[in-house]
Amino acid sequence: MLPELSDVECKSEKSSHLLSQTWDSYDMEATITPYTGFEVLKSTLPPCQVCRAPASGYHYGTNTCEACKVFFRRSLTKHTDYRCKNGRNQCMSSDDYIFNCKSCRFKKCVSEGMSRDRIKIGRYSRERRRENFNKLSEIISNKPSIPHMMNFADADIVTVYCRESFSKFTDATWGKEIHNLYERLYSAILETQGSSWSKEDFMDIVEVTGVEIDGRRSFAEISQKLLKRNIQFLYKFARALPGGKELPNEKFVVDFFNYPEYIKFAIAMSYNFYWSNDEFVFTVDDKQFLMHKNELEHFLDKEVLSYQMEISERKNKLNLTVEETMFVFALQIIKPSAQYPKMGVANQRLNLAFTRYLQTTYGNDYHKRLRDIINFVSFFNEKIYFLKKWTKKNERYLNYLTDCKLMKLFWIEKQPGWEYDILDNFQEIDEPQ
Amino acid sequence: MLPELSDVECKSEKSSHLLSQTWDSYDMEATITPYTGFEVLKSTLPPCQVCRAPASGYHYGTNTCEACKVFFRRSLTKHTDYRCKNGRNQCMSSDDYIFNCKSCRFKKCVSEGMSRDRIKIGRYSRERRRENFNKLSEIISNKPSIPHMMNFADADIVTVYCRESFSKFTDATWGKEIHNLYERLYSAILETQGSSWSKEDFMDIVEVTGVEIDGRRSFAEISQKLLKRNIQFLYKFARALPGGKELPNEKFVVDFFNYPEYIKFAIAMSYNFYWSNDEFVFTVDDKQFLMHKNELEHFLDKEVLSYQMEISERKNKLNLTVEETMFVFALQIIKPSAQYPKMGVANQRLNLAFTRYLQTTYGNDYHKRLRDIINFVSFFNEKIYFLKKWTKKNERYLNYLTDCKLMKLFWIEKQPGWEYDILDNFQEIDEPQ
DNA sequence: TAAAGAGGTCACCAGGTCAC
DNA sequence: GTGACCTGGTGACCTCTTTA
Ligand SMILES: [Zn+2]
Ligand SMILES: [Zn+2]
Ligand SMILES: [Zn+2]
Ligand SMILES: [Zn+2]
Repeated sequence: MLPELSDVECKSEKSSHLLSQTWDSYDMEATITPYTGFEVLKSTLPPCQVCRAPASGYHYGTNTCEACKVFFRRSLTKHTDYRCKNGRNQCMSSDDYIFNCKSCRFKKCVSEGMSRDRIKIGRYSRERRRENFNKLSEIISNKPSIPHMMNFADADIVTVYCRESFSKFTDATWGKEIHNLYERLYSAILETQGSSWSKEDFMDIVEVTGVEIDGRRSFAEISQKLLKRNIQFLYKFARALPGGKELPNEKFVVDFFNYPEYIKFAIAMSYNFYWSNDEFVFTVDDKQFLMHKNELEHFLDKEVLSYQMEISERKNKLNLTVEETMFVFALQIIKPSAQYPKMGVANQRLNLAFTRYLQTTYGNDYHKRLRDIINFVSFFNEKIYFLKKWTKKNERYLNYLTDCKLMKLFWIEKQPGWEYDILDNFQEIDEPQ
Repeated sequence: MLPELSDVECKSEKSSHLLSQTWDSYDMEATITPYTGFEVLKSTLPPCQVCRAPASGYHYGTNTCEACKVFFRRSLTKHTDYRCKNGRNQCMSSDDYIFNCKSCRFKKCVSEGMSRDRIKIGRYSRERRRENFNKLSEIISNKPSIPHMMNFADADIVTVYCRESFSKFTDATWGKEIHNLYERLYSAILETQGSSWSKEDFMDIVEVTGVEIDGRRSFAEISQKLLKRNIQFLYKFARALPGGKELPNEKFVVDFFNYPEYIKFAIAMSYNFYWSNDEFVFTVDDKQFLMHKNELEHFLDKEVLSYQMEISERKNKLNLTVEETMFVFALQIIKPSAQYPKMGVANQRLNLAFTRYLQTTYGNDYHKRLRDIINFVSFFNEKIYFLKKWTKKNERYLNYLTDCKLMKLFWIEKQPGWEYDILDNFQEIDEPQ
């Protein structure tokens, strides 16, 4: 079990954001003009520790903007009965530091150390001026400060821990997990070869004669067995994530299946597959399997194949690392929650770990990589969405191919009440074999 | 292996702009020559008799700070119509901030004997000097704080204070703390010499014959006794840190053990150990002990030894100072907390103190050093993580080596509910011997 | 003649005001 | 309710004067 960051705030200062928003508007030369009230721009101050706006000074023991200063004062003298808007108590941790939740803004003020007895007025001492200057130059030059670095150390451990845990999934030998996997896959594919029956033909023939004219059902069966085993592994990984034990069992299961896109994502990213001359090539463990486009087209149809091809092309172009896949998946599972504040902390740690991973891997260009990943994820989700629509449209066909209720839930758009279906059928995942 | 933080971190285009406009306008260097008044640290002065801030001198017949001095003057020349804010005339007695009630501040000034006719100008006479000295030593003997640092910057006070407190750990003579320590260590090592039984052999033999064939259990016992005593010292240090008394007891204990990595870190960094020709050399107090690689390999195994060697090599290469170890440890214990805002303030102070320490020790290049330190911390944590996995795997062996539950908690990955175990077993740490 | 404080200076902030 | 802008203190640093 990873040590917990209980009740701790990980603040990752988004310096790029900072630079663009905070300092552009400032006119350095203007600072030298003699003081006449409010014109003096305190450009030698670090930004508002509460909202990241340019600070107007040191108020109640913290560098804050005029707005946060007066907000804090009014909070002290009048309103203390704030309640968080969305109940998560995390409204301030977003990138933009814009508050629409008074409760969280006030909490942030307090946690930054604002308080009546920390008031400091009068001229700055040399010491304080130097502190400000140091802080500022750390931010401006993007040099790592100590709090950053301490968080980095934690982030590294999170990465090591998750990577180790995730490797049980990525390094699994599926042939050992599933009896006769290769043989069954191979023979199922063999049985599909040369078949040119469409979905409709297939269903009609089964309906009328009771005979399955090719191997598509065997193929669906064995591949779904594999898929299910994969989900089992991912579920275990998810549970072992920091924060993964905060939720009660049932809630966690429901959350886990709430976004099956990401399960599909993690699985899809962990297998090798590509198209080569109208031949779909995929690898399980170290075995390669081939399926021809023609058969797949009859097996499924052109629409699905085009999704498949696009995904496969973009996937191979982007070439996600194991860690990237892992973090994208983990961040989808471990999300801030109103009821379970530790989930929020865990989410921040994972976030930071991911950022740190990207930073160390891609250097200062990591934003670009992150953008590419995000684009790809949303592209992938879009395709999965269409795939779901397609499956829904072909629900009858799906029923011919599998009896497993969980798989149907997994592949078809969720209907109201799906949570109960999942829970009813979950033991298949929870208790393997 | 983890990727390490690279040196390429400065990227902002704005930096030149801002950085070039250092606060030269305030001219640090220039002030020092013509004027001696403020640079001289008045370390022989008792604190301000009105507000307890560092005094700047003897003003109007009393040792006061600059602020109280000028407040008194202005009160004389202008405002005498102060009225106590809450009518109780006791506002200065509490820790309330002094701006709250001018009336009480002025009354305090008067009651401390401030007056125009008590003005003393010019060089100190011998009596006045002695007077100050006596007052000071009285304060020192009453309070364990460091009043002679009163006029230093807060960062320095924090550093000196922590250093003094930490030295109780680093300068401890363990031979005095633990009865017959050296003898027991020495004889335990002697008993392991020449033994080539593996972990499994050892367990089997104990199991079957009840005989412990070598000294490994004695060695484990005495070294864990030492370890526990070290933890006791570190716990006391942690409690004495600024902010260390903010948390309720139980929460603090749990937080303290939440990151046993950092406890191990602090301890490991405070001992001398290295490898020399397949000989593991470690020092306790001023005594050297040797263990041969072969025996250690049987005692533990190759995996653990390789961690040990890597750690020892990098540790000795980096050569952390006592202060660095101390701050890394302290910053892990004293962390910002939304629930306890004073922890956040304490964390800021420690940060500042650490920054300041690095700056004065390594100059403007201190970021490089900081980066090295954090990379090492990450590396160390990673190894500890693997060590924990190893211990978990060899839990049965550990059970043969120690009965102490706390030690087991300390060495094995934490399981859910560990907090209760820690609390149940903590009195061993809290009440030594 | 160097050390030390009184008084001056002006950067600095809490709280108030007012237009939105 | 918010936040830009004043007003009336405040206090760090300086200059000038006094004194051991
Ligand atoms: Zn703000
Ligand atoms: Zn909120
Ligand atoms: Zn004072
Ligand atoms: Zn009063």
